Amino acid sequence: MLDEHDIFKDYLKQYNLRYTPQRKLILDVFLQQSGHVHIDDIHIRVRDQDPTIGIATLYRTMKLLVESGLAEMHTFNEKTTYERLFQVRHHDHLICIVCDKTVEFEHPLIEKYQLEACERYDFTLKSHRMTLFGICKECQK
Amino acid sequence: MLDEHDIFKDYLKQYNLRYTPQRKLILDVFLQQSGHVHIDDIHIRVRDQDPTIGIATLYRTMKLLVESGLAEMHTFNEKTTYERLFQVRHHDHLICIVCDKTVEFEHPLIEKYQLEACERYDFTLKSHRMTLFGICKECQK
DNA sequence: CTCCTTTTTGATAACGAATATCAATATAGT
DNA sequence: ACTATATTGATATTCGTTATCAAAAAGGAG
Repeated sequence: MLDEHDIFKDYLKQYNLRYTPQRKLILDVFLQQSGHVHIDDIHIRVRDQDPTIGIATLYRTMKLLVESGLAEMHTFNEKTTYERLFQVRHHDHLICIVCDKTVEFEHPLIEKYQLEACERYDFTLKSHRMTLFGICKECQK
Repeated sequence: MLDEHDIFKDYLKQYNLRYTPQRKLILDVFLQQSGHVHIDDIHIRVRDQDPTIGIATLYRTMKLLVESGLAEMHTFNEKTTYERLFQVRHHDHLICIVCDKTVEFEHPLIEKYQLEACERYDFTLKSHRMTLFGICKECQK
């Protein structure tokens, strides 16, 4: 059974890239996080384990993770975040505009109507991004 | 009947701000555009009519247009664009990942299910952003 | 292991979009 | 016309991200 490290290794091999300790560490740290992770958070945790790792390597590796299909990049609120993405069903996001809390949800019918809209305009759907902005229960008080 | 200039004037007056020639010009240019406009495009057209206008004023004014509800800011592909937004129904976007062509569409049922999802998680929906990425008819050839 | 080639690394410079600063200018109200 | 306040344009600054580059590391071949 393939795990994320195997997928990453395969991707790297495919492009004659190397599975280095730095790349392994960054992937490890990334996988320990959940939800949407800002690169600064990853940076802090990576440096806890290896203070010599440079910020450039982190950016380069995150890019590789995106290209290999393990992570997805988002730019919701001017801050780039990365999200784990492996065998995960399509899902959308609900974001609180007050506290930035993020909830993931999915709605099969929405998917269906997205396809419908694409067909109407002769587009081949490749991916989608739906984000709902609102105020969560706690912040409404 | 209120037009955009009146709305802008009202907004400015409300905050003790002034309806200056620069602001009027930028709004004029913005309104002549259609769809999603990059700030550089607006800059070029504004400078055609008044080469003395500074970039800072342009950014400041675009921010005011957003705050006054006349424009909406998007950050689709790392490039910030502004979209005219006046008495416009909710709509979503369909973007070609090859040529960047953008199509607007709306789908009432999608809206309905968005609300549904919000209720499920005790969120009060404030706005949404749905973007479908695909390949348009021309680019499929 | 040793040699050689290619990739990777970390430090740092560079970039670019957006914002802050500030003195000079324009505006609105008296 | 006068005064107080807002606005402007030029420019410096910020900050996230990317490019550069010499040194280090990794993978093969012998």
